[in-house]
Amino acid sequence: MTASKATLAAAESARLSAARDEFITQWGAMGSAWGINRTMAQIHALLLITDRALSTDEIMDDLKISRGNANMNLRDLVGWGLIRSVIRKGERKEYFEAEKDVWKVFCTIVRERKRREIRPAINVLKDCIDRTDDLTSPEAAAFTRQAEALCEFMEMADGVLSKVVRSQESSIVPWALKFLK
Amino acid sequence: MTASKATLAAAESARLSAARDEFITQWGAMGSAWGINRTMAQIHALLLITDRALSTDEIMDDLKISRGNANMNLRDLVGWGLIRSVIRKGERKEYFEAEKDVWKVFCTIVRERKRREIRPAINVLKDCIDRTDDLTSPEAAAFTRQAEALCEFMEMADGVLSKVVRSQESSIVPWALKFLK
DNA sequence: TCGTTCTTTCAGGAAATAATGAAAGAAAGG
DNA sequence: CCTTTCTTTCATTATTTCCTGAAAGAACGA
Repeated sequence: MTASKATLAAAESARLSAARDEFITQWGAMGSAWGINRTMAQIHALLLITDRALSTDEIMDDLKISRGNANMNLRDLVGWGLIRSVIRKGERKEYFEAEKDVWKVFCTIVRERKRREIRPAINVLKDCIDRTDDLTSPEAAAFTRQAEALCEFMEMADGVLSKVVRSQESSIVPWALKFLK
Repeated sequence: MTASKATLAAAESARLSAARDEFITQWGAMGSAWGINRTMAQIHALLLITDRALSTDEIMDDLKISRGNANMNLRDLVGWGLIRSVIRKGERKEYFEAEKDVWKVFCTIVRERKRREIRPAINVLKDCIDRTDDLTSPEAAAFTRQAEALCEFMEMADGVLSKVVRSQESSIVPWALKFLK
């Protein structure tokens, strides 16, 4: 029954590929919805579900993308801290593997988005407030009040996220989560 | 000193405009970073910092955008529940005003993104898991394990966010926040 | 019913964003 | 050094996304 065994294995492998492709495609789409470029999200997805490090060429093959595209997005992912490069001794090629721990992945993304987007936004708000808080017209007052409310909210959110992200060390977050989940 | 009073008022008004423009521009940029189209974010910003309802034409003028663009994004914002239309009696024109309470705005955005993006993503993950959890190869196992971890995490996050968003009624969230902020 | 005012739609065009591939650049071994 | 192998860059091209403006559609009052 070697033949039927092989057939079975092929069918299983096809099902796995299909599910992996689905996952990668959808993860890419989700990336776009959150302002992350599709390819970067797809590479991340691929590495997330592969239990070994992959070379640039393997990634290019799998996702059918060009070398330049692969290289650029791999660099970005390394910059985000979501993947790391692995050098195997005796080989010149660079391999990449993703952090697999979902909680760590989450914390990394939060930390980066805080740094890249939330902090700068808070600074813009503060700047706007500085430039208008001595104005006396009602419209100016309305503007300043709203900017202050937003600013306070974002600082609060930033603080909460900092705590969450630092929670490996503390035990507060898991504990607070018990009441929230 | 009427002239210098007028000059002063003009200068103040210019400063206000500049700050408002800065705010709108940056809010738009921030929108893009989070996968929301720039114009939609800008209209939202404009309505957030204006303490009266604006007509489509006023918005077009202020942001220098076309009628079609304004109309489409206003509809989307209404769909998100971030703004509402106001009909003044005796007038045929439609006016729009934004929800100003920052916490409510946050809850609305969270609720919508949960519904539009998080829930569907969870469903995709479940589907992938269903399609592979009987496969026996090591790669299949690795895939399924990782998908399950992601799925569990997202369900947890979804649950936490639901609690947070429903917190107007409960007092758990403000209380939990005390420990997180 | 008609004219007016306002809203919606959508095909086509414009702008922004991302991808390609070829060439240049490193790194390492011989 | 020189060759080979791999990586990076970047001008060009492609794709996606967004916007415009004109035309069609409603709503309403007269």
